[in-house]
Amino acid sequence: MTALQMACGSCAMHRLCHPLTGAEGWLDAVQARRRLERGQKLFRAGAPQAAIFAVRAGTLKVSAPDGAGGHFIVRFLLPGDAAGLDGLAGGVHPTEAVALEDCQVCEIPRVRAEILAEGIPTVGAVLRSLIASQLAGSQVHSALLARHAAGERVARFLLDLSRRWDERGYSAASFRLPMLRSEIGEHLGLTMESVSRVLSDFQSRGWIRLTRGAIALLDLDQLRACAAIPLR
Amino acid sequence: MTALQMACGSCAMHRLCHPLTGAEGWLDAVQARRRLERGQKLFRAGAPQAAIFAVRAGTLKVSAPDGAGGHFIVRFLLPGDAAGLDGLAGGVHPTEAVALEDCQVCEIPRVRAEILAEGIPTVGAVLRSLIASQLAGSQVHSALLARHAAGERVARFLLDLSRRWDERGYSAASFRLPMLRSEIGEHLGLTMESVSRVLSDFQSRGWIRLTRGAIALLDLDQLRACAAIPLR
DNA sequence: CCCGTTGCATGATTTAAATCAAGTCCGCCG
DNA sequence: CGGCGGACTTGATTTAAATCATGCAACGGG
Repeated sequence: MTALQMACGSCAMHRLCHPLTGAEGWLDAVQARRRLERGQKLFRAGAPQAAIFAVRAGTLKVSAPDGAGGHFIVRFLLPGDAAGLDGLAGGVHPTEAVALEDCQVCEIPRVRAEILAEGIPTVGAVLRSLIASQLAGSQVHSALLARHAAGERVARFLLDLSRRWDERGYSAASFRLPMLRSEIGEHLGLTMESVSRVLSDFQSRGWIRLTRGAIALLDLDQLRACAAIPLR
Repeated sequence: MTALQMACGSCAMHRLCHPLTGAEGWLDAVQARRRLERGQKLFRAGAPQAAIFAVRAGTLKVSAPDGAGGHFIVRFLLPGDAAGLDGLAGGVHPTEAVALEDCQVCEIPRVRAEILAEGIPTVGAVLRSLIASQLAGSQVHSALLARHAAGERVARFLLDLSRRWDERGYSAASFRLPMLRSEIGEHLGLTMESVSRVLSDFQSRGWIRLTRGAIALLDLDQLRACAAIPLR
């Protein structure tokens, strides 16, 4: 396991796995810790939803197939992120999750989560909060796709990653980009070429520095200014 | 009240208001039925989330302000739809809801919903399911915005409304369009002009018939074919 | 170590939709 | 009834991003 590992304390599901402070009996909410190799699927679109997941180490992409071989990438997962919650409506995963690198993932069977939610009110509240949080995030992303230019989309994407790494205690200014340019494009509604052009432009302005598989944000203020300016 | 009214039986929140079949005691989950005039706000973006809502009659738009006077319209609400769930993460509404016409809306205070969820397991499950359903829907909408052309967006929008009216027992082929062209555009990431051109084009092909404030879908198959074809 | 593949960058051209600009239709109110 | 304003349509032009095309650089397997 070379990927950064997340402490349970800063995991999105922490209050779900450990609902009763100090009570060790609930640690077994997590039935298994799965290891995934790069490219392996954590769950498949259309498959019955057997569990919800928390990323312990590594990064993944969550994507929705468009029925014609293409994929829209709904979000990227960092350590501590929850996954598979969008299947809680119909019992079937509408999306799939694929490891961008070697990963370690905690798995809470759906049934176990439901039993916990019935027994412990805070668990139900945490679950609702997690799903609602992803809903709010998805709505913001829709707004980004509907109304904002390429430069702004890329700037917000970088700042979003920066903030999330920061929240996890890692550098907000310098992090790996484990996804391909084409995958950034599939997330932002742009082509690979457009993503590449915008990144090159940012670099030529001195706002970022690109190295293989990683990025340094050199001027957060300029990026924020770029990201904040609406189209009209 | 001129707008069509929804029977509680086909409301998204039915199993939340009436969790125990035959037990009348839970009917008071709904604390109030509010009336809204066209243009009135049901809740405001940034306001503390005091309640969740179910539309009983009329239609509304749910929109996210973009910080520069513009709005992205997240979804339109029909009778029986739930609203305000995206505030369950942070306790603050990230979006606002505005009546497109005179409306009647059921209101369940947040605290009451939480008490019910604690007391009755199915209520918690219904709540999770409602939020997860909106999450899945929002993700699909993101994919639409990211990857699909104007004609396809409009076709899907019309078919989505058609399906939803159908589910409610009304005509799938003919319904009112209470929102402005510009509002359809704000929902689909298009300008008013583009929406108008696409609708005119559909009409000239004989796929739809537009009348003031309403639409008839004349060729669902052609619309479906248009909506299903991905960009690549 | 070389070569083929894969990911990325960048230039030229095309295109879909935005923008700019009239003009029409209708409901409303004086 | 008649003029006004808001909603919508339609046309001309511009523009941002897609598409098409090419080249480069790093990596990995033989």
